[in-house]
Amino acid sequence: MKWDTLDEEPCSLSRTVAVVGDRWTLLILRECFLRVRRFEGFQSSLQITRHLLSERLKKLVRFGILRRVPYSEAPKRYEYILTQKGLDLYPIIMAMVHWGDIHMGDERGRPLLHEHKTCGKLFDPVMVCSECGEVLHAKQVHVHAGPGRREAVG
Amino acid sequence: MKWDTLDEEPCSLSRTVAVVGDRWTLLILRECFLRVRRFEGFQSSLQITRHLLSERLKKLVRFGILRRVPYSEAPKRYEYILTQKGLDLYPIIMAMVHWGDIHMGDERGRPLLHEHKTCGKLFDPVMVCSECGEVLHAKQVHVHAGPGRREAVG
DNA sequence: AGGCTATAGTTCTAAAATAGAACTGTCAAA
DNA sequence: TTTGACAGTTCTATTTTAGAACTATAGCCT
Repeated sequence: MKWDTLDEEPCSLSRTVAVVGDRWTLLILRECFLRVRRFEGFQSSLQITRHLLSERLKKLVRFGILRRVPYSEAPKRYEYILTQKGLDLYPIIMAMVHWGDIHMGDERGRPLLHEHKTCGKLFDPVMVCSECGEVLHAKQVHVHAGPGRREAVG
Repeated sequence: MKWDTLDEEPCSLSRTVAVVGDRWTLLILRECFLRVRRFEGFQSSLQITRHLLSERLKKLVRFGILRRVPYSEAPKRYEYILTQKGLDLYPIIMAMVHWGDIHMGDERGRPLLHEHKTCGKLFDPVMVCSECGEVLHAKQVHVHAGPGRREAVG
């Protein structure tokens, strides 16, 4: 597979996978949403090799998920901040966290609880239809070819 | 990193990543939701090597995402069907598809359109709070340590 | 019977990615 | 002047993946 052009496939899943479809990238993004911003912060909390961390951060910057922002002039130091495009990955991360909570839990209970500041309650994320607001289930969805479809891929 | 025990980390994201956190697995799951069930079906639509496909399918069966069901006795042939645990991955896949639609699109438009059979309309998936029903944004969520938390990981 | 095709894999070697550790460079503080 | 913090880069060994060939079972055709 030509992973280097996966982001140009006529399939939105492939394009997303091209950006966030590996283990380290997803774990790095988790840290971003937990307010980690600096190289040493990612490295020490994830125990990722510095080489791979450097490479993954570059890739996330290249795709516009993170912005590399100077926070010190001498010596030059940078931190990595989520862009809007990066913030928009939140539903993906939360959907993964929720699935793990439900299906991969152990007797200890959940590692993290999430509070919705707006309503003040502990919550779970729920995916609904933008049109009718009902909870979405795979079996209630029918797929049509769209204008960007080019071949027999989704 | 010890990827072989990632599914036991005190972090729901890590546990999910242990199961679906690689490119081929996500693409295989896309095919599952598009009703592909058989080895040759996955292989020809994804152009994945037979070796890796075999390995990934075994892993998905081992984690209870797919069930290997005989559909022919002589010769013995099996197909791979999503379990409920597998069907519950739908929000993850849809969140990724939607992010790709919004942020990785090109001038051709979307590769696929999704129709909600329940209301009959083309829709986008939206993630809302289970308690108040409002749309969720990363900045409105506060994270607390839960009972299953063991160390400084999310 | 002998050969072709379909399906679902397994086995092999070469190429690519990752792990783990050491190294570089800048500057501040002791 | 030495130490430490930070943000990387470079190196080799190990692991994973790609790509192609091979195996096995059985139906169908002649």
